This record gives sequence, C-alpha cells and structure tokens, in this order.
Amino acid sequence: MAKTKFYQHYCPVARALEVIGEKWSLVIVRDLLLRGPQRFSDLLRSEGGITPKWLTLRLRDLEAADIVERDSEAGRREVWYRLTDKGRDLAPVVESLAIWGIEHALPPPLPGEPLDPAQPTNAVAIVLNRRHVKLPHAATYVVSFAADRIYAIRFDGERWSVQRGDDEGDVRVETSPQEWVSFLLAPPEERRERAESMRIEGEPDAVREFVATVGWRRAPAQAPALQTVHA
Amino acid sequence: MAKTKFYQHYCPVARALEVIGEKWSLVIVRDLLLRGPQRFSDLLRSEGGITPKWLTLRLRDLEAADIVERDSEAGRREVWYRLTDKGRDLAPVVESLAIWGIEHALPPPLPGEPLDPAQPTNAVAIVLNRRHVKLPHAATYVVSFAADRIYAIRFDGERWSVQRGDDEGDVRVETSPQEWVSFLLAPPEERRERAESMRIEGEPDAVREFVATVGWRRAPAQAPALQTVHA
DNA sequence: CTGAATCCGACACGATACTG
DNA sequence: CAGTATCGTGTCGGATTCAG
Repeated sequence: MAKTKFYQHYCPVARALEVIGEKWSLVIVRDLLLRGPQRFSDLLRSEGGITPKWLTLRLRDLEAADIVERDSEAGRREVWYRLTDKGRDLAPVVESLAIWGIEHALPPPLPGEPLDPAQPTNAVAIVLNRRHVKLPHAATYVVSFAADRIYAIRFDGERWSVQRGDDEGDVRVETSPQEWVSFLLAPPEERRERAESMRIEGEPDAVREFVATVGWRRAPAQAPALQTVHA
Repeated sequence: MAKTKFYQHYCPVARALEVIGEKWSLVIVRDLLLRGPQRFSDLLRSEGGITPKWLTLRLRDLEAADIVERDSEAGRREVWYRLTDKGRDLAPVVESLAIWGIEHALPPPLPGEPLDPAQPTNAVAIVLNRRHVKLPHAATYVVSFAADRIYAIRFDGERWSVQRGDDEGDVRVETSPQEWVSFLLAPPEERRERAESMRIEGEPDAVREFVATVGWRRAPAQAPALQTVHA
C-alpha cells in the first residue's frame, strides 16, 4: 500500500495505513514487540515465508519511518533491529488486531500447518489484559513444549505478560503446540476436559484457577453487551 | 495482501491481516463505522480516490468475510452497505490506528489538499476516550463549517462521541476545516491563541473548558510514563 | 445518475538463486 | 550472516464503457 498515490483525505487512519499498511510491516512490528530486538535472519525465520528481498525493503521502510532502528557494530557480522518508541506505540494496534483475530478469524490450525506456540501464547496475555481479567493474587503458569521452548504466563497483580525460559511456577504444563492451541481455542466449559490430555502439575486450587482463567474464548452469554459503542 | 500464499504461522495478528490487510479494506470499515450505512457512490466519494473497480472488489471480499452486509431491496436502485457485528468489532483496530496516526503520522495538511473535517473531528472523540479524559458534567460543543456541515462533539458523563447536524451546544464554533485542524494540531498551551481566529460563542467558562479539553496533542511532560508495557 | 465491468499499464510482491 | 539479483505473478490505479 505504499508510495503509489496515497489515500488522499486528511485522516489519521489513512495516514497510519500509509506508513504501516504494506504487507509484512505489522508482522515485523509484532515480532519485534514480542521477541525484542532481532537479527535479520531471526526475522526471516520467525515470520512465515517472507523473502530476504522483502524483509530488506520493509526494514528499510520502517527505518525511514523511524519505527525500527538498525544496530550494526563495526567488526560484528550481525545486524540487530529494534523498535523505536514510535514503533513501540504500535503495540495497541497489534493487540487489537490480535483480539479481533482471535474472536473472528482464527479457525483451528490446519493439520500440516507449522505451529509455533510463541504467538498463540503471547496472545493469552493480550486477551486477558484487554478483558481486564484479574486474579486476587500474583501467579505464574509455566508452559513447556520442549527444553528450550518454555513460556511463563505471569500475572503480577495488575497485568498479564508472557516471558520465555522460566521454569518455576504455580502451575506447570507440558504439552504440544497442537494440544495447547486446542486448549486455548476451547470454550471455557470445555477447557477442563481438554486439559485432561496435557500433563499438568501444581496445587489443585492453582490448577483449577489456571484452567478457569487461561484461554481465548469468553464464557458464552456471560456479558452479552458488546463494547461497540461508537459514533 | 490477499490470496497469494498467506502469512503461514498460526498467529491471530497474521490471520487478521489476511482478512483486512489489503489496501482500502480498513478505510472502508472506518467509513462505515463513522458514517453508518453507505451507498456505493457515497463510499466512492468519501474515500479518497478509490476506483469503482477496487471498491467493488473490496466490498465483495468484505462481504465474503462477513464484515460487511449488502442491502439491496428489489425495486430500489441504490445498494446500501453496512457493517456486521464482526465488522463493528474492528472499531478498536481503527481507533488504535487513528491514535497512532495522530501521535506519529499526522503532519499539518498540505496547502492544496482536500480537507474534509469529518474524520479529524471524529478523531477528537477517539483521542479523548482513549486518554480517559472526563469532565465533571455532560457537555456539547458544536462545530460548524457550513449550514450542512455541523458536528456536535458531545460528552455524556462517560464517553465522548461526535454526531452530525446538531445546532444547540454549550459552545458553538464557526470555522473553516483548515483553521479547525490547525487548532486540533496545536499543543494545549497554544490552543488559546489558535482559538482567537475562530468565531466562538458560549459562556466564558464553557469556552475555556472547550479550549482546554478539545484537541489532539497531549500536554508535554505532563505524564512522561508511556504505556508501552509489553512482553 | 448509480452500480458496476473491462482493458491496460505500473508497481508491489513471491520464488529462487547468488554474493560479500 | 546479511543481504542482492533476476524473473515471473498479482495487486492495484486510471480511463473508459455499460446496463438498470
């Protein structure tokens, strides 16, 4: 969506889309938001199927727009890319896209589809924060897919976040990406039975809380009022 | 961004972008959110420079994605397009794009640029709601550009909204789109002097409140804490 | 006059291969 | 590791045409 004849009309939405509306731009921003600073080849790998040519172009565009900063030290081969403040301010855009994607555009994964649990797991924190889900206490839920693929879903008393590499938690789950996503996709009343097939350790109360809290779907008919108040 | 090889990877953001990432899609949604149901030619006019061919294609795509509904009665010439619930749920996406656009991608309008005050005025409500700006009482500010281009910026005690066609308000402003946008773009401390050149009627207290409240820019260094908490 | 369809050219993008 | 180069395809802009 870029250089060729802009949207015309003086509108902040159109202006924003002129800057980050091209294909891949927001996916790159999402990656840098979630994973922190990344190298060229990290990005090449973590985005699905972008070609080096387009990654180069998009990174140059994002750099020119002051959304991404390039970090190349002399005498070091790697180049690191990280978000500027302006880029970090795109977090609400990425998060509202994630929410809408979860609620309206996320069918179960296809059988052969490559399935990286990083994005789905991070989406849990986004969903719980946006819905203002709070626990009466801090909590850490550790989800482990392999020795080097461990995520900690954490509630600090205020907000939810997801980090990597943690090992201690009130609940510890061992599962596969497929099982995990199927658990997250299940409506709340079905999550208990989906949880059966995962290996879960922890105090029974903590496990109950985990199953009741962590997931993408709302309880149906709990609050039918949509928040679509808009002029 | 469409049919040709999707983003791969199971990620709600990527999925959402596969559905509404093409050029014009979100601009069409923005228009239907702001102006309500529209006819084909209304959309053709209110978006800047989309061609009928692409408007047709995008509307078909949005219809297939269950974001837009087509309303064609037999024996009536016009076809009306309106958002479904799924489409209305895109409001947070459009609003966060508007916020980012205002804060990071909105230079003053170019001299000859066509300037429709509808989008800028609506953006005021989005900004004030997102920043949780509240007044101790309800209020209505009427901005008039011409006899048939009158907008009411209204605070109902909870949220801000913008409607058309109102004529009664605590404050009444008569101005041009250029003057109005230049007022909105000014930092809060400069708004008073920008307001001098507009014709403003109303109780002095109400006018002071209007000038102090309505605008796009934050007071500088008021709250330096950015809300960019994110994993 | 509204709601499109058609043809054509420009360029954004995808796939593969190759280089410093 | 971090890109370029080349080539083909798809998406989009612009103008024109057409039917109800």
